[in-house]
Amino acid sequence: MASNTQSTHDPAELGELERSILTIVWRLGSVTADQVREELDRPLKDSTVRTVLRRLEEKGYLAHTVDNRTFLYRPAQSRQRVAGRAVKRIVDWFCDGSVEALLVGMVDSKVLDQAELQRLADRIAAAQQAARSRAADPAKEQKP
Amino acid sequence: MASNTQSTHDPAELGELERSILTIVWRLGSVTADQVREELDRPLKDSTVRTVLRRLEEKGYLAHTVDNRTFLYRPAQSRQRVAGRAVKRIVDWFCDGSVEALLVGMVDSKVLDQAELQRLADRIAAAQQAARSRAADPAKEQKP
DNA sequence: CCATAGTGTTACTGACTGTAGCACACAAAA
DNA sequence: TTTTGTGTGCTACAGTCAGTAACACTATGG
Repeated sequence: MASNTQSTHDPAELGELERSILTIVWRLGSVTADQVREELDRPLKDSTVRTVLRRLEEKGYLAHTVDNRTFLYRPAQSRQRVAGRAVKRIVDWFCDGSVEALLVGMVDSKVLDQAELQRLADRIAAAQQAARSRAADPAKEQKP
Repeated sequence: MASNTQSTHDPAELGELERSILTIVWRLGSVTADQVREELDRPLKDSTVRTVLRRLEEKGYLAHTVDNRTFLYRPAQSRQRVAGRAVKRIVDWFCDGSVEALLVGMVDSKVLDQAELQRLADRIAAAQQAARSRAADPAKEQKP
C-alpha cells in the first residue's frame, strides 16, 4: 500500500540491469537469453538474465516467441516510445504538462545548448513536414 | 551492492509522496512542515511529513533555514531544472544522448502533437533569441 | 516550573531489483 | 531406450528505498 503511482507500469521505473538488458534487446532486435548474457559487461548467471528478461516482458517492454524450444525476445515498444512516455511522465510531474516549460527548463539548466536547440528546431520542422505529408497521403512513403 | 546508477542523486528517483511534497514546496515557495501537511490530500502524521522533507533536503532538492525555532523549507532547485535533468537522464539512457531522437519519439508516441510542436518551435526560437541577446548584453534584463 | 511546539533519532514494513539455485521437460546422442 | 544436454518454470533471498510513524529531547512562553 504505497508507492505505485497508478496501475500502468511506468517506464523509467527500471533498474540499471533492466535498462542494460532492454538496451541490448533494442540493439540486437531479437535475442536469446544467452546472447544477452554474452552481450553484458558483467558475468551473470543464465537464470539471472532470464529472470530479468521475464520481468521486462511482464512489464510490457519485451515480447517473446518460441523458436524451436528457445525463447526469442524482442522489443514490445520502441526505444523512442519508451523514452517519449518517460518524458511525458516527467512533464506531468514537474511541468504541469507543459512541454514548453520543460524545454525552457532544459535550456535553463544547460541540458540543451544553442546548437542542439537549432538542430531541434530543424528536426521539429522536418517532423512536422513528414507528419503532414503522411497525413495527406499515407501510402507513398518514398521521398517525392 | 546493486541498484545505484552512479553516485549523484538522480532526479525522478523520487517516490510519489516525495514528489507531492516537492511540488507543494515549489508552489508555496517557502513552507513549514505543518503547512505542507495541511496542503496534502492525505492525512499524514507530522513526523512523516518532516521525514520526507528531510530526505528531500538530503537529496538536494530542498534547503531550509531556521526561522525562530521553526524550519522553513524552500526549493534548492527549480522545478524546471529538476525536470530538465530528469529528461537528460532519459535521453542518455534511451536515446543515445540525442534529444532529437527523443523528440521524434515523442511525436511518434503521441506525447507531442502538431500544435504543441508548433508552439515548441516558436518557443525554441524565442529562447534562442533571448539567449542571444543575453549573451550580447548580460546587463540590461528589461524588455527593450 | 510546566505545557507546548518543534526537532532529532530510530524503526518497521512492503515493494522492487539484483542475483541465483534447482527441478523439470524435451531433443539429440549413444 | 537410456543418457546427456540445453533451455524453461518456479522459488527465493538479500539489499535498498520509500511510506509511515513513534518517541524522546529541548527551548520558549506563561
